[in-house]
Amino acid sequence: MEAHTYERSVGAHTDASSAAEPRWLDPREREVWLALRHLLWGLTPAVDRQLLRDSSLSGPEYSVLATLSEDPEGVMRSGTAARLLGWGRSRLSHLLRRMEAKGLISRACSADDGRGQDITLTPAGKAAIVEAAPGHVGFVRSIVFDPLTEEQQEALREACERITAAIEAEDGCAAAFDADGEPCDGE
Amino acid sequence: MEAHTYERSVGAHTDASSAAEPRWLDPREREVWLALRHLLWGLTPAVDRQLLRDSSLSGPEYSVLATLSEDPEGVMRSGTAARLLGWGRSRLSHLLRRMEAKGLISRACSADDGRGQDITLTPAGKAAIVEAAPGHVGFVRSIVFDPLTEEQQEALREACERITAAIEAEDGCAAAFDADGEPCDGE
DNA sequence: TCCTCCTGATTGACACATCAACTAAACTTG
DNA sequence: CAAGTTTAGTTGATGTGTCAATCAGGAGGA
Repeated sequence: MEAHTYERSVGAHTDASSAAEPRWLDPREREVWLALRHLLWGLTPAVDRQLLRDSSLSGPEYSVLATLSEDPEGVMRSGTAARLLGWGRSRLSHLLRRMEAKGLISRACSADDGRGQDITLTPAGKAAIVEAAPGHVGFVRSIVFDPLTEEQQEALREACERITAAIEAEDGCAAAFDADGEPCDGE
Repeated sequence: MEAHTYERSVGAHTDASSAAEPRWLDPREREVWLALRHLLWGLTPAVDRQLLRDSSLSGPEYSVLATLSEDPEGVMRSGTAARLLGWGRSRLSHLLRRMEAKGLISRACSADDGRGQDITLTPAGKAAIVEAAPGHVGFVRSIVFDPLTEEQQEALREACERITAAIEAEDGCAAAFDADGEPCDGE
């Protein structure tokens, strides 16, 4: 799908248009990109659906509870959780408000730093994740690990790490150039 | 992160709890899962950000325009586009309404089937994607293809296809069992 | 024809993420 | 200590996705 827009130029920008003409994707590369995009669009929703179906816990909620349950006491600073999850503070704040309303977590001002919020796993929150975890892990195993050999799993990990590193490099670079035009590395 | 919830049981459900105890993830598997999740959470937003920054076109909008531009006339039935994209009708409908308001596409009742909608790429829509495509493809190349050898790309494709197939199998199976309890294959 | 069923698409309520302000506490520096 | 800066976190507006309900056109059967 989307042959023109990845393999060939669309319409009439063959020479005159904006940025320097990039190397379009050849058919093999296009297959790789489509397979990856299919995964990107399919996996997270599938995991979220399983959680919601079997435990009435949303994907993001599960992630928060799982992160929180890493602490032996089930207590964590909001910012720490945000960093562990790799999320923005705002996103977490909105979600925590809803979760507090549902009784899954509670919030209290931190004693040592007046700005901070201590997030605490409530008994209900603990019960929810204890109930959800087996089904979730089983699902992840059946979707991600059972279909792949150990070598394929390692190859996948390697590819993910390289791509993630490239994203972070690009992000840092974009931040450095701020609102400039061209990308920073050589194409 | 989230050690307990993937590696070991959380709290006290070591024997008595709900479903049959699954095989928890060992440390190596956990690394794979974290790397994959990092990619899932990072790649799509990165692509969307690049598009929005360089072309004032959102990721979903780009996908719709790209799909539409596959047709030589730039005309397509709404349902066909939904199927090609792998999206639900509802999602596409909401997005098309916004895109029509922006003048990127236009909608008209299909002649041969009164229920159908023919989506048409407007000149503005065509111009938008022609302008956005080079930057988008260049970004995808720098993020996904440049950091990987050809062998790694193929390994990634293979893994994506297997996982995607497993998701579809699981989905079909869940639909067959409808609102029943246990998953269908072993484990 | 009328009734039912199926399908294509839309709608509204809600969950969620992002962005840009904004508040308040804590550091820094004179 | 006072003024400016940084950091933690919240809030509101907005865009977007999901689900369930709905509407409307087409297809099949009595």
